[in-house]
Amino acid sequence: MKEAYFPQEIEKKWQKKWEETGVFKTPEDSDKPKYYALSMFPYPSGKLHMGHVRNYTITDVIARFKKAQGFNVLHPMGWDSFGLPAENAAMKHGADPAKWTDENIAYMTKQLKMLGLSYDWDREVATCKPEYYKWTQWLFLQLYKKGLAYKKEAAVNWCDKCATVLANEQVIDGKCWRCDSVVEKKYLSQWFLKITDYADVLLKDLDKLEGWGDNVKTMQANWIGKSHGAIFKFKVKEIPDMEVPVYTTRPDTVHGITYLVVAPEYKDIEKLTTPENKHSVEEYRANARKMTEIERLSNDRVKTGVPLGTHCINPFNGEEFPLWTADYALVEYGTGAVMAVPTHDTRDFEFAKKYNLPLKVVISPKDKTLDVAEMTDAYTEEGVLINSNEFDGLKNTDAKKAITEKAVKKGFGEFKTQYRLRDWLISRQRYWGAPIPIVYCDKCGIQPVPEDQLPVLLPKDVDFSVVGKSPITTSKTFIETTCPVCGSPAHRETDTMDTFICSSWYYLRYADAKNDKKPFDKDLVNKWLPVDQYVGGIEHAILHLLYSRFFTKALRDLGLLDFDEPFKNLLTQGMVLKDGSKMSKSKGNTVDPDEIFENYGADTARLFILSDSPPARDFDWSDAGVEGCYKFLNRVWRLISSNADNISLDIPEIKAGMLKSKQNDDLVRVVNMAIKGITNDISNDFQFNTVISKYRELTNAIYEWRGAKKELDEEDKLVLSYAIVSLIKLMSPVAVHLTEEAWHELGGQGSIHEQDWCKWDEDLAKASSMTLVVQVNGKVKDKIEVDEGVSQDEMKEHALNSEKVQNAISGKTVIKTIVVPKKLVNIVVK
RNA sequence: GCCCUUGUGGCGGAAUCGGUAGACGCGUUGGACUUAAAAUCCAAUCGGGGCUCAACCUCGGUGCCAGUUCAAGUCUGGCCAAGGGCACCA
Repeated sequence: MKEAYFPQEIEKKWQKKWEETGVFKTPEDSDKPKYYALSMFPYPSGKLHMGHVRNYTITDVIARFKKAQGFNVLHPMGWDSFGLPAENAAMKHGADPAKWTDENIAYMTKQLKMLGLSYDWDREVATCKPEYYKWTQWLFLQLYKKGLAYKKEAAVNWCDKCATVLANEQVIDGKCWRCDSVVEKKYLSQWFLKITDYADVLLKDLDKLEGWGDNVKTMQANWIGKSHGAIFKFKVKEIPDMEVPVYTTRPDTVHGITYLVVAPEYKDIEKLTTPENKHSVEEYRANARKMTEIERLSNDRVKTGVPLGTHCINPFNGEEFPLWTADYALVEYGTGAVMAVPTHDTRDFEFAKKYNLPLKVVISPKDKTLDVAEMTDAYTEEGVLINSNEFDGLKNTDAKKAITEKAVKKGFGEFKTQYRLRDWLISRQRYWGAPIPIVYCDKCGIQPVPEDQLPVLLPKDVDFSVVGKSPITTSKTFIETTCPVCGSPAHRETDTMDTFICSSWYYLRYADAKNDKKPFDKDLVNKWLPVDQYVGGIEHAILHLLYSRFFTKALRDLGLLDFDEPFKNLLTQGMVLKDGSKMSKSKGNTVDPDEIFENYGADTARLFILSDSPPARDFDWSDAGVEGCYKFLNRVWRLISSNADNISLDIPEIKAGMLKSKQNDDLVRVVNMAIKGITNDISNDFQFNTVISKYRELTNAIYEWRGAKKELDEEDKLVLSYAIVSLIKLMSPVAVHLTEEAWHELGGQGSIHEQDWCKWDEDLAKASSMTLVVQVNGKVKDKIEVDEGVSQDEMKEHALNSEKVQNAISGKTVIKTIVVPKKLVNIVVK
């Protein structure tokens, strides 16, 4: 074995060898239990960044650990390869997005292989390939046939820079998630998926996801935004037969309504406006239209509105109140109209104060009476109803139900559960995506492309230089087609699908990646799924993870699979930082993985990225830290190479009491404790940082042991072999190349990555002596080495015999003595 | 405003059940080896106080304030701060 550690040399050698021997392929005919480890697949942007390195290393170590523990592990990789950057590159350089994408995939594949990741490359998928998107289109058609995909005209989010619409989930603070430009509202006819049909079950099933963090689950719950309330219908005084329904979560305050607000885009607003108010209402609406979402939603904006001139009648008490329009009412939520109770709602209060609308108290707090003239804020807490006729005296929490029941009985209201979640807008006016397989015929209307005509291929005769519209619309060969029903000339849908559709089912395809008859075989998917461990960034907490859950449930309802949640356990890894802030090109604080591979090797990169922080926390990259890990691997290497002559892989079982030397006994104990600790640390929440500190402790212990020995006898050699081989095996999921090289240099057969995980023996991990901690009044006074098996009485005796303890308790009365077996004695004195 | 997460040395972070706070590493300081450097190895490293120095002794210390307990980083209540999510959602 060479004296010096040359990572670049051994890493290349083993990567080649592993590819040749196919160690990381996942057999289908195994009788071992299955384990599916998955990283969120990357967008092929060009090069790996450190976030990728962290993500894939974490999953890789998990996969290797599970494999060593006897699982048949599925650990695949693929490419989320549709999307705008490829198209933008195409526009800029006049290149084909497919070519740009393929080149990036090739480069990044090379990098992934350099990292030594244990993927089964036979199962690789790329969402932009026809053999994949054929099935994306097929799945769309199944959803369409089930009524879960539909087209409608709606106010949608439009990003002018990307020249396409966006889903609600892709608008962050009123800006485009990709390019950060301000999003506008446009009225367009677009394709949607009916995710709202699943709102309730998506919320409810979050409870089943015990292996998900609370942060992600609450983010999803908030996004779905379920609320309970009532719909009340109000007759319009000036217009017979006309009603304005409102949704409220506070039916208990219904007797306190003093006005009603409809959104500027409310469908019946023109009818509800009197001729005298027409002008001001029109002006207000025009203004609202011009405003961007950001301006409109801004928090510190003063509320504005104008009266419509008409009035509604409160069916509970006959009171009349005016109708207004104000942009704090949202057309897309509830009914688009709000009953306003200024005394008990902060927004209504602010608005009423500004426009001098009346206030009426209907909920009274327990300890005081509210005086309208003195109120500076709405009272939104609990209380007892007043000014509410027969409901006076009821607790407001009880009144919600009672009042709604009255409305139901009298026919002017109903109970209502409302969700914040909107349907998923999936059309994109872009080229580089899966074409929506729909044809428009003048005679037959909207027609799905027959399944045997899939895939609808992306055209090649496309002009990427067009501005303001999708490049795909420049292809005549694509647009012009015939109607699948009547055969007359027709045109194709030019919108492509949101790339999040493609990524909503890729994890299913890995189970049966090469199937050309269907998206996947039901039995294979049922066998491998759900994913046992999913690892990825927190930025997908809502988007990808919610969509995938929806897809899984919808596909189950279509009978394509038998489970209802795709990801059993979810690990959201923290960001990789440099100097305390996120790595970014604009800040110039990026670290190129290629440079790290070249200077230190992949094993150092893998070790370091796992070493300093637990996976879920942010990780601060430091050059000194990399250096430290590289030094450690060198230290491990020297330990092995300098002792190679004395190490044999033929290690007889070591049993408690078998060894003559106490030093050897101690080292064996350290090894067993390391095996136990490392195994537990990986099993509990993948605490790789403490795993690595235990590698170091074990290495230090072996060095220390070796330093104390001059000549090695047979027993010493056995113990040394046991310690070093255990270290190599324990380190094999992380330092994948170094340990493989060492394994072979020591005469090992096959691959270290096919060896069973180390087992520990409780008897060997047990120390013959223990440190007895003695406290007086809870403060540590002494530590005494005692035999491991001492009785509680003996512990007490040892404690009282201590000189330090005697000093501390002299002149005082012992009240009681607490003995914690195998740990400590606490003497309480006064 | 509501919700989630996190607060421990100079830094990253350890500490199954409440039971030795600061494992392991980074950094720093000192030393060994060397003509020298690199590499490597050894030692020290929470703060205050006592002792001529050291060994040692002693007090305080896990965001803050209370509480429960023989014993609290860990449990309970109330605050504070940072990060993230949602947000005129009626």
